[in-house]
Amino acid sequence: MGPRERREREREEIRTRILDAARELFAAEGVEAVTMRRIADRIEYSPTAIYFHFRDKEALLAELCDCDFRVFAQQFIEIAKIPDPVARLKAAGTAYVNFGLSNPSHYRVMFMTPKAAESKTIEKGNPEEDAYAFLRGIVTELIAKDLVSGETDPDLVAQVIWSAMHGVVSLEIAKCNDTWVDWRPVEARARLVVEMILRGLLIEEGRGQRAEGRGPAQPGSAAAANAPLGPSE
Amino acid sequence: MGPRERREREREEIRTRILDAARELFAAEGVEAVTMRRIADRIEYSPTAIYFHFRDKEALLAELCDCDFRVFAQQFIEIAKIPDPVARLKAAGTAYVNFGLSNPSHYRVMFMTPKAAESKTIEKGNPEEDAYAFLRGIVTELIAKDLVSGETDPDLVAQVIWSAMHGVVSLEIAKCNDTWVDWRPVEARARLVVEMILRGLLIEEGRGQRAEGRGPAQPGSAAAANAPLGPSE
DNA sequence: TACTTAACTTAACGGTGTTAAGTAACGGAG
DNA sequence: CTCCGTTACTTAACACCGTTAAGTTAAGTA
Repeated sequence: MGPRERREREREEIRTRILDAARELFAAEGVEAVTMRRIADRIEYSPTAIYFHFRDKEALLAELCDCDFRVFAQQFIEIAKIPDPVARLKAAGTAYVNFGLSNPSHYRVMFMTPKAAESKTIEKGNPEEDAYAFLRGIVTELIAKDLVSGETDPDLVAQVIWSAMHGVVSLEIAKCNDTWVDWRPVEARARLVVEMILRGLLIEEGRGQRAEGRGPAQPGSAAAANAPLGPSE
Repeated sequence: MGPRERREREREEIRTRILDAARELFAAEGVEAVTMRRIADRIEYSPTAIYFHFRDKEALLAELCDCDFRVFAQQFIEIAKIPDPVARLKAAGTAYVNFGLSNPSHYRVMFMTPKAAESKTIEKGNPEEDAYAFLRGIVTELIAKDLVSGETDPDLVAQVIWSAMHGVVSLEIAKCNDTWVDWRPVEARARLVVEMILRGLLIEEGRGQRAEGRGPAQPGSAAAANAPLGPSE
């Protein structure tokens, strides 16, 4: 390896140093605290140096979010092993909500603000990186196994499920300090939204005993699926 | 009436001129286009003049949103007349979604960004102004009439319903220009989310014929409730 | 007529993202 | 080794932002 590779490696190194600095500000003080100048301060560079490594601020933030969402999406590899698609869906939903609540800044720029340039680094359609593709896959399986009542369009169903989960997460992020509403714990809201959507979605069988997903897990439902909220281990 | 009232009236007049200018920019070019300087340009004042009428930019936007949300909430007076609580819930949901989609800028600052100072001009708890109170009222009635399966906490249920609707609206606002996902029409998503949530929420009766709310209105269900999307007349 | 005050304007401050121009160090070619 | 171009930066500046301080003008009051 000549100095050619070394340069490239150093370049990559400073790139991640910038991303790390941005992430710290991101996590500690929110998106609005992330300014080019403050990032530069942290790595002891001049603000303009960043532009040599990133086209502009938006690209920087997008890459940061992409990168972190990617490591989140690796959970899907484990979740994909859950045999029962319903349990798998619940696990994926729980993981998604957890990501949003533990990374509100990422979530805000990714899903709560317009623009959001198309990601280049995430492989679209690959269920191990593309969360939507993963969800859509589960829904497709549910439909194929005739578990879904009525709807046959996997995209429509996936988008509806996503919307519901997104509603819980984004409302929590935007309104967690709001005192207008007497908020119930976000875990309870998340749980009930999943429960309602699934009851509305799935073919009813063994209905009558309500509140499925609250008692002990039924056969065919992996334990992880009902975990209240927390890394799906 | 002496010049005392005239001054006050003139003051109110310029206040609404400012709000109108802000609203135009808001609607035409989005929140980020609304700057104090551009508002000032429109009304041919200096930027600092605005500060004589509004504490700061945030207060100005908050008042604008409050004001417009209030006129939206007047629809509740009509909707409240729908006797069947389920139909009333659907009508309220439709109206809410319509508001968000036709006023994305308002919606963004009200429900998609943190901070959002507590509103002073909307009477909290008054169902004719406070949309959450209106929703909560419907849910309370549903629970009282034993139409809800399982849950007994009106706040929790109201928040879950709100979350689901909010998810559809906010995802549409944030991602309407996204090409990653093969989006289904927002009307379809909104309709299905309502359908699923209600099926999950309500005591099942006459289940089996699925896709309730798609066919002609059942008895007890006001026509407005199933209107696809559009002013609930 | 003199004074007060409301309603503005101009100028400026400190901040932002971003660009232009300059500089120092390094790697390869003659 | 020298020359040269590219790479990786820095400093200075631009255009914008929200906001404040200070000055100006007109109207109302005593």
